[in-house]
Amino acid sequence: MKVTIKDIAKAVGVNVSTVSRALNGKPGVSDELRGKITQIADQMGYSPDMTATGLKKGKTKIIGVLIPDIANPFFAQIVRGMEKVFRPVGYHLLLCSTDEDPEHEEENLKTLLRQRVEGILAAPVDSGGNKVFYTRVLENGIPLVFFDRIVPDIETSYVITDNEAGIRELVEYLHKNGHESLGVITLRSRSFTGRVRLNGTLKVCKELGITIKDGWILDGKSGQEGAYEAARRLFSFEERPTALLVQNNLMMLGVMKAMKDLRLKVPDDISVVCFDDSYWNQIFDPPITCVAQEPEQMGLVAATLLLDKIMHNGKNSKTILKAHFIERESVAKI
Amino acid sequence: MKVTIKDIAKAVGVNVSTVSRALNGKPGVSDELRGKITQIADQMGYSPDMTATGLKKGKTKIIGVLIPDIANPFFAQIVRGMEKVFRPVGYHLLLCSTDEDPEHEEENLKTLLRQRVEGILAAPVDSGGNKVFYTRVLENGIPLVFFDRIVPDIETSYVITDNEAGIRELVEYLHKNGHESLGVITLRSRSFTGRVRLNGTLKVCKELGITIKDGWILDGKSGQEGAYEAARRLFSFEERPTALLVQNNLMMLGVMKAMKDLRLKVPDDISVVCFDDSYWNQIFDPPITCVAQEPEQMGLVAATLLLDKIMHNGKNSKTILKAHFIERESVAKI
DNA sequence: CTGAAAGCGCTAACAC
DNA sequence: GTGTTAGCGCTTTCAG
Repeated sequence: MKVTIKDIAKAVGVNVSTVSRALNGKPGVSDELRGKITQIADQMGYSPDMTATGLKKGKTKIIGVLIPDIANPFFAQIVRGMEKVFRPVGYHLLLCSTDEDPEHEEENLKTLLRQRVEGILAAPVDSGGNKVFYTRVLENGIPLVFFDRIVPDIETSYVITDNEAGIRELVEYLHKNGHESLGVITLRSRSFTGRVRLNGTLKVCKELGITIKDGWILDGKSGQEGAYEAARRLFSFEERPTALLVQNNLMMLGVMKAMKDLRLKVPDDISVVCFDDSYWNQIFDPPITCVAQEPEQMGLVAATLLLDKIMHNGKNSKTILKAHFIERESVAKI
Repeated sequence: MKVTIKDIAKAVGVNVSTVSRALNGKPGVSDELRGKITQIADQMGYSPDMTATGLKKGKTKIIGVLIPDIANPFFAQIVRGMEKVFRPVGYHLLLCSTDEDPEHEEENLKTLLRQRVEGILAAPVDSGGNKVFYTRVLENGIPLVFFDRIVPDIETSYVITDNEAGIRELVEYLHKNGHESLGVITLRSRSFTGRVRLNGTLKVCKELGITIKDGWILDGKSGQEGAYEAARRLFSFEERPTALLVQNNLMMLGVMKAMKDLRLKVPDDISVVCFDDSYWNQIFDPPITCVAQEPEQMGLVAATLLLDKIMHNGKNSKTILKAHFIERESVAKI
């Protein structure tokens, strides 16, 4: 059924090694023979077996990508960026979703190793949790690049956004507009980005004298539903902050939904800012002021870093992307 | 560096075949020996080489997925559905974006064959264009399942949405609300879904006596930017329809943007309905009436169909998913 | 310029 | 129960 170089060799009447050389553009085959071989290979519908080539050369041409959830546009866009750098060089992406579950993460990491991927791009689930496995990846000599999040103490390349600076812009902007109290819808507390963004918020608020009451920090669980619940809870309090900081794109959807259901208006009833831009932020009514990461760019950079490691054994490199502040109309001047 | 069963065999003092049997849970190894072997394998950090196993058994445990654009939430959600069925059975997804470009599609298809994927899930770029290559896939005995779109004349399993019925619900709903003129923002004209949805629209409108002037059918090019341009053009006409049918989720964003820029209000200035639901439709102001596909479900079904083919050599099966009508507030009663 | 042969890591008869 | 051996499809010395 499947045609191999052996079949071609037989058909042409030469040795397999000659076929291999001819098909791979290696020197040492007469042009005439090469032509004949490629032609026959073509008409026999030959398709080289990468698993065999991979086994022989130790190169699979495949890259493992570990992300929390491909359905999150933020990560989907990152992946697209990665594809843009890897496709042109003949690499393909093996996709694994962790669902923010350390067990899935571990399992996926293992399979990626077994699949002998040439490199791994990962947005780790928790900081620290699977340190052992990432270490193992590195020990196995598999180039590893983190994106969006990192695992402390794992010495490898990464590209993350400057979360602190982004948060600072947001909070300072609120402060400039006269806000002195703030509510926060947070990411999963154990997540790297979650901690960084929350700590950043707390720090800047303290600096500027902005009040965050205890009850005003609500766990949005990184997703739409969680944020919906959190927002409803916040809005049920008698005493409310004048502004709300939503810590990612997906949660913004939940917050908007909650406000819609409660017939609250932005920014009249409360001002809202968001970390992350997304398809929808600019089309909401009113459009949401936010700091935008550039997911595609992040994917591009991460992929480039990894490729550099694979091809030229590149040194570790830490990239911090800036988050861009985008002023829109969701904040009231007080 | 890398530890193989050979190394383990040497370490334990047995033959490689024994190690293989022990590690794979095959019968014919004493419990004692098996325990010792697994233990040593573990502490040596052994990780089986799937490329070798794959070569030997002709099973790579990887599935090729061909989609237009992973950054489109619709497709991203489909992929997530696919993962849900394949991860539990130990398969992984190799992701390829076609960017709606037949050349990319062809190239990707070729690499997938070379990678010896065990099956392919594809949303083909154009109907008919790469018929030859999909035929080749089938000839190579690779199970193939189409989703979202099909290539006519290729005899294989597929799962698509009942586009016609969805369109019909939308148009009939408009008609019931008194609308007698309609504008359409269309998908790329060459696309399968594009043609089906447009023809469906035309047909139902004819039946119901709804007017669609020539200029009112505008090419939104399947994306946000194209739809933005198209919508602006439509709104620049002196004579405008009372309702607008937007043929997919992404284009809805462009249309909303255009209306925002022109300060037009839905449904006062024009009524809007959309094919596809998405994160944003229900949060727009007003929320958009639409027919919703269920992308994750589609991915689930497609994956299940493929898995059935792979595991039990399942017969071809054609699934048509219903699009669910969701009434919201974007249509005025006239 | 071309052929012969070894071997990548693993599995599966087939022996003993 | 365990060892021997022959490949899976390909690349790559080493000979000629």
